[in-house]
Amino acid sequence: MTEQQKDTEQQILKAARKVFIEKGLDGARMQEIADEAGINKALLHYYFRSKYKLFEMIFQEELGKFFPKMVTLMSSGDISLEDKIRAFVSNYISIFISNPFLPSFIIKEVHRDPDNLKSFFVKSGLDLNMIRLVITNLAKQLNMSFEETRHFMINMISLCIFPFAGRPLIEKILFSEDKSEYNKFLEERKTVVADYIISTLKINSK
Amino acid sequence: MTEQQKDTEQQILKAARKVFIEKGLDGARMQEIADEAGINKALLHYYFRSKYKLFEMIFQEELGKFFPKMVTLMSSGDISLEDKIRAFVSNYISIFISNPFLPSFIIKEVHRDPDNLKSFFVKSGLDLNMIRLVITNLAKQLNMSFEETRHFMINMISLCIFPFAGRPLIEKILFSEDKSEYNKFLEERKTVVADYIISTLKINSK
DNA sequence: GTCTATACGGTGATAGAC
DNA sequence: GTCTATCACCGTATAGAC
Repeated sequence: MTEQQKDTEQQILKAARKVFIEKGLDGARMQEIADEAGINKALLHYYFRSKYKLFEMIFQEELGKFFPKMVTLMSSGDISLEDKIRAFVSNYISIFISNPFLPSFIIKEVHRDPDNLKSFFVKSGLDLNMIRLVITNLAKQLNMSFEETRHFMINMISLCIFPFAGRPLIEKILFSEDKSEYNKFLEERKTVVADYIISTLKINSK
Repeated sequence: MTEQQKDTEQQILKAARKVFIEKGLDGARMQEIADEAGINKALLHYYFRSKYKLFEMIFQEELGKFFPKMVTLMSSGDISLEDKIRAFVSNYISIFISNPFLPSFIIKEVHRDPDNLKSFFVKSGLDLNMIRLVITNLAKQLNMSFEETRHFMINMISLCIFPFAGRPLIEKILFSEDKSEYNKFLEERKTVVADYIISTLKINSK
């Protein structure tokens, strides 16, 4: 592959990423992606046979970013549970601060075609058995049932993701016009959410 | 308006609701709505001039369902805060159990066109000043700042909504194939989330 | 009010020149 | 590898008969 090929391909992927994430599969237009990449529509089809094939690339990529690295984070044994939670929440929120539209994009596309999901999991390197093992181990550590621990994990993830997924609503209802106020709020949540989660554990352990 | 007119109009709205909520504005097809309503495309335009006008009706309606009735719930003074929280969470989750795709629909459409949101708020009867007043009052009661109370409210809402918005993902990763398992999980959350929220308050009040 | 037929623009995809 | 031109189709919207 020549330098130029690689360049154009990357240029297309970058443009497609931007447009697909903002508009979704249904709302995106090949023309807009071409414009964004500074090329013409025909070239898109030359590199990626179809709109859907191009979309698949992007979706696969973004799904990989979306999955929390909980397996690595929650299973390393040399730090305290409290520190694990703080690290998890902080890192996860950081990913969304860098990719603000990732949550809404994933939610949108996952609802558009729920049946095809599992094939994407495999390619994303998501190991379902490993995840369940992590939860089982966490359950022992917390002296909770598997089901309770599952609620616990989903609570933590909900608190990280929803402020991004629902941003347009929340921001217009509860914040001022100044965008930086919401960004500050999101930054705060790295500690707020962790504190929140940890406080519920302290209650339970009493 | 005759009985028949009313009937057809309602039939169209019902069909449009189903299709738009599932597919979104971009993914929905007028033909599919017509089929669902048992009529033809032309009649859709006879009743509602355009696809977008029909969509607006549905979006407006659904946005109204989506807004938590927190103003009424959180401001009535004759029950304890703990009971208010339990009632809020339980009612809010019940709405989503009855309308499982409401969260993903709202998130999708709100990201598609964030700028137009405020005009919909007014028509939904959403009173921004009243909401802020409720939070201010709650802040006093909890001995917290406005900003902390805002986090608190958003936490509570996140925990209610995300399991619906992210259902296809969560279900495939952490649950069995049996759909009823997830429904049971959602039902459980009426108490789990309330307990969770209330437990953090007890910590803070010590 | 409801239908069939059709206009009209847009969109993904391809052919073919360079 | 990249472009222009064009195709074939689909989707919204309208015209006109009943």
